[in-house]
Amino acid sequence: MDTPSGVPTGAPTGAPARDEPLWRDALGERLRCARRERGEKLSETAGRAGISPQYLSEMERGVKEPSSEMIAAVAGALDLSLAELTLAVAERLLSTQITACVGASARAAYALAA
Amino acid sequence: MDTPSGVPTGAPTGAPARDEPLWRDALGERLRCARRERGEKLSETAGRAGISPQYLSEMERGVKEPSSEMIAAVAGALDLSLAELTLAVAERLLSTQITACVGASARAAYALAA
DNA sequence: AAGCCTGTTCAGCCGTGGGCGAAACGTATG
DNA sequence: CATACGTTTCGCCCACGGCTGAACAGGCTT
Repeated sequence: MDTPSGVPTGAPTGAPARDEPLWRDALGERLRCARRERGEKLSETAGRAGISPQYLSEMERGVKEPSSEMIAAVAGALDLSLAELTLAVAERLLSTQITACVGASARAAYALAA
Repeated sequence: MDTPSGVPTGAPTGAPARDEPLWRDALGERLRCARRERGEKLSETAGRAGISPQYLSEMERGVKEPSSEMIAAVAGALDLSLAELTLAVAERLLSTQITACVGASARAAYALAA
């Protein structure tokens, strides 16, 4: 995967750049949250998902871009459907958006949550 | 990206496989829907997003797994935040989940929507 | 019939990165 | 010091992301 040369800083449209995380960051954060809620270790969830713990760690930290099959596998291991997972991601994104109007406070809130 | 050998047909967990589309399919469908709601052509949206129309077509059809930056670029071109986009995807997935209890009817409903 | 135009999909390609296993790191305990 | 455990980092191979050019399908005009 390549970062499009016209996109590194945001949408190349006339619209102002939206200050929100990338999909992989938002997704990973939610996955880690779900895993911790269950009191599980990387190795447990990853084992059930059929992937390596190392890779799950990278997914959770938004370091790697997981395939759709990987997302489904990890969601399944956490007893979540894709619908439930994406809804949880969306809700989290929306909650950080509300505070985004405050600017610097949004960044602080996001940093604290990470 | 590799398909994990233990995952091709669904979660390798003890949980029953959930009958729902993959992320890239659900996302692509929503992107195409948004573009069509705006009455735009592939070339228009793709141009604003800074990507090729051919690739946007592939994204919309779930043929390729777009990077998070690509998702952000296309969302921006459609005047959507990632939050709005993932929420729309989630809502759609949830609505098809409700009918999933009917089994074959869910598949028919999904095929018609595609 | 032909030609032209438009919108979309298909095919081929190259460089990048997904997902892995091994190693390293950080923390806790004796 | 040692050991154990959970997590992160590193190095690697090859599948695929994103591209360009070609092909396809539909509509319109002469």
